[in-house]
Amino acid sequence: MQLAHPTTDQIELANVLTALGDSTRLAIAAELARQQDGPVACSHFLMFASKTNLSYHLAKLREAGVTRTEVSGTSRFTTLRRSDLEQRFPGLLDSVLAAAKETLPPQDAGGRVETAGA
Amino acid sequence: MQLAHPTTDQIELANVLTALGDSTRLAIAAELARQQDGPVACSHFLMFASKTNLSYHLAKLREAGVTRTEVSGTSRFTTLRRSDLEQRFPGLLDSVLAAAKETLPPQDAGGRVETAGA
DNA sequence: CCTTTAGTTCAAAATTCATTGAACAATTGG
DNA sequence: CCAATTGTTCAATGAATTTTGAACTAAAGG
Repeated sequence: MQLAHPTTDQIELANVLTALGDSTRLAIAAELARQQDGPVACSHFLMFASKTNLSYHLAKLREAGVTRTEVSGTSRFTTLRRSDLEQRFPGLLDSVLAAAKETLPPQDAGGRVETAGA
Repeated sequence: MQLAHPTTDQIELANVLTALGDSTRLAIAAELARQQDGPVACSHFLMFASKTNLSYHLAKLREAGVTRTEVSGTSRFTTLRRSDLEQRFPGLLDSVLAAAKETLPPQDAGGRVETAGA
């Protein structure tokens, strides 16, 4: 059972800007970029919000067309829709992510999430 | 008596995105671009909202650092802070305005607000 | 001074958004 | 089957945001 996503031409500028205009969602997008655009499971973002709240924010990003979320077993993997956005609004996502990288402080999240080891 | 504006380095990404993520304010920004970035008096935007509401939206844009508003006599002239934004967030405003140009239809304003008569 | 012009401020109402806890669904593993 | 894992939905709540009308300020002109 797949989730609903807007097609590339259904993506609206104001929705994308509103989606990225929230600090939690901007952090999620920046983190996705840091992870080579995904795929990343929802639980990876628990450093930014509670599980319930994350569900809400990830839905906002998906409905705005910023991310794509695929169901796989009991997990959901989210990716940045970078090429779709580039096609629809050239340069927009790149400049936002570049700005976010400079703007957001390291955001160490206290708890380290990746197990660097292995 | 001048109005308060954030300095270039005080401009925050999330604020800019939130400011431009509203359709009325996006239309104002696009209209400013269409007018070679201004200066444009508030009354010029009456096609997008009521006088009172415009006061609110123009303040939002100004406080976010997207526009600069200068008082002159009984009028206030607004300009896009294009170079400041370019310096702070390279490419961002350009891509938003380019996207807005494609997204927003001519927006003839259909209903004129002022009673042209009198 | 009086009026017009241009736009603001205030308080209230209407909307929308973000956050939470409790309960729920679906997949996986023992 | 039972339990754990992953994440969702629902309803409620608190908080911002948007919108409006009425009253107001400040500059300009007659």
